[in-house]
Amino acid sequence: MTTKNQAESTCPAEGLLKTLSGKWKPQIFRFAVNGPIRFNTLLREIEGANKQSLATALKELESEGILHKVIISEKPLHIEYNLSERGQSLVPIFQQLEGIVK
Amino acid sequence: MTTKNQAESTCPAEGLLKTLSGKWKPQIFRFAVNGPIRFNTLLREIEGANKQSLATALKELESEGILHKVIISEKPLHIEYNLSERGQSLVPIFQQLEGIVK
DNA sequence: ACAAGAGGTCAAAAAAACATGACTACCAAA
DNA sequence: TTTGGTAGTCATGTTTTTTTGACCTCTTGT
Repeated sequence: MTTKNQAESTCPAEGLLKTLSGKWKPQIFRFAVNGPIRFNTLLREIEGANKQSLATALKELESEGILHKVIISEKPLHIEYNLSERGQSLVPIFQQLEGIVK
Repeated sequence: MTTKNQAESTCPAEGLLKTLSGKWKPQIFRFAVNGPIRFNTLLREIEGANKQSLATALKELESEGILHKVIISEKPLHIEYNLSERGQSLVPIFQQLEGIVK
């Protein structure tokens, strides 16, 4: 699939909204706001999530420039995902969303 | 299914994000920001959208308190959907989202 | 009387998203 | 050498969302 589906909607918020939607992405984002996150940590902490879904969500958030994947070459060599600058710019928006009551 | 699926995610932005996600909701919202909207107008203006999808989206936006359905008892009797107060409170958030560049 | 517009509903099919279980590779400790 | 942790992939299946096309009601125009 070459992602030629959206038919020019001219709705600028749409892409970002799509990037943030999905069953696990809001939670992943939330974790990422509090510092670097790791795959197996998310898998442990986010109840109900599975490897495949997390892997897909992380890849999408990465490809949309919300998260950066960093290989940490320390002792037990692992991978970290950090909020990018673009990701940071979403933080206040998330906070506002949280402020809107039902 | 009795909708016992979300497993208490404790992510406050999640519900609202879900309310606004879906293939047509962002566009419907955008139209609604510029004044009352009508079913067949949306059907004509939003390219690619079909009755069923719009009906479903409108119903969801209404049940989430974003839009209000109003029956206008004028000359050719019709129905209008307006942004509710809750809907209005999302406008600045949308504007911010639009301000975040790729 | 008949067509056409407004505002839908319904059942079914197709597409997209999500879940499951098996499997992989790398590295370190026992 | 087997176990355990990290970070995934792959094929397959299930579930949810979206689309399709037929149908419906009410009102106005011809």
